[in-house]
Amino acid sequence: MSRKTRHNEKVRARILAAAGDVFRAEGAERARIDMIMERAGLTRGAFYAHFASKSVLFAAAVEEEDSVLRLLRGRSATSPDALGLGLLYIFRILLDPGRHAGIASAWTLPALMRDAALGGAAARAAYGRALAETLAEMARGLRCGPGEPALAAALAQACGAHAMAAACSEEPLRAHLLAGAKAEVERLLGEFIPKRSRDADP
Amino acid sequence: MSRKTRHNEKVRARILAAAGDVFRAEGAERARIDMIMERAGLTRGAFYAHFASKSVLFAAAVEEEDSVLRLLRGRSATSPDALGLGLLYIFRILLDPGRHAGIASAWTLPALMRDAALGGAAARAAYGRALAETLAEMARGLRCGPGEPALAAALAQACGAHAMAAACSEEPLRAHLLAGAKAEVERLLGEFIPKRSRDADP
DNA sequence: TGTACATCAGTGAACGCGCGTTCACTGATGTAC
DNA sequence: TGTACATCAGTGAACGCGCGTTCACTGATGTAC
Repeated sequence: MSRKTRHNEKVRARILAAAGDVFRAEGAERARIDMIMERAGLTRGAFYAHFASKSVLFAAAVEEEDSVLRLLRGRSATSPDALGLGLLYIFRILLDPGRHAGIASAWTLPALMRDAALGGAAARAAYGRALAETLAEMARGLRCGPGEPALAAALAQACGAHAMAAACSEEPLRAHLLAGAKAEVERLLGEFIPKRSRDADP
Repeated sequence: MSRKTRHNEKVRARILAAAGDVFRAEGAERARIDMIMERAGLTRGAFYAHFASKSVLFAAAVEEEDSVLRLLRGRSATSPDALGLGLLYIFRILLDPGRHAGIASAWTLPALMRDAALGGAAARAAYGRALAETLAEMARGLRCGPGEPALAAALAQACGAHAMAAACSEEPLRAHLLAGAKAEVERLLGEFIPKRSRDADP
């Protein structure tokens, strides 16, 4: 029995991971259950043994830890001194024009903010928790309170520029947005990083 | 003949205005042609005499001047001295928590960035032009170049915070995002406003 | 001015497709004895 | 160990609904004579 349970948990996690990828890449409406299940290595019919409906899956996928949050958490493994620097480094990656497309299908906060807003109350609640979780992780790295206004501003700046850049076809505008956001994030978060180490790359 | 032409132009504009409202409120996928045509005072069938398809309508709606851009343009009527102040005032309105819901269905840039990103090349091109238009209008108000990084940063900050706030159900988080963005926008744009007038409300 | 005809914006029923959801069935795994 | 049965994850065909799109028709407006 517990072996079956473990198996089910694994399959559920696989569906959830696939759902995150497809939702971020296609949007909640265009993402098809077929696509998600195919990516999870299963067929359509098996879906409803694991989730009650597509909208329930969406809310779960919004709250699921994405690779950006995992990156932020992984940073805690580095030395305490380099914590803040690691954070800046991660944001530099997130706002790198060359990596924009890759990040777009991996970062939940900018990719799914609109779908969460249009989804049900459960989706918005899940988004709120995911957002709070990211702010808390940033605060941990910078040794400040999670309610620090600069954290929210830096995150909104990064997510806003990232999402707007995805909506522009013109390259100069895209790069302009990302460069502006990078400078702003560095300024906002830089205040929390000891001066002696600020100018070095980790 | 030209009377018919004029009539058609008016109807087309009515459909376009309705489309903007419905797209911003419901998102591109959930917005139904029926809803848009009903709001325009017509029935489904008449749509295809004015637009080739729903996606063509979407691209047109993205580029259509929304009430926020109209607000920015209207500001040009005030005295040159108060231009920058008027701009700050408009951003204060856009980021006012109490007006958040109303702004959400009136401001194209944050509402449709995701749908533009997922739409076709025409939609992204339209979004890019709409964005450039807004940056140009801000530059006109602040008497600086449209490529000034602070403009893009302020706009990304405002749109990002606005869109993220719409995705959260928890009130404190929502207000926190908007307040942080307001402070950032004031700091970013404030540099372009003569000191003597900075602390007064227009 | 009046009559016959042409044009064309708008209507609303119907089409067709796609996708979320259901369900009867399969076959592999686990359990009882 | 072997045999019979139970369980249940997964399959894939089918259902049903909703919506984008089409089209034959209507009726109001405009034009010709």
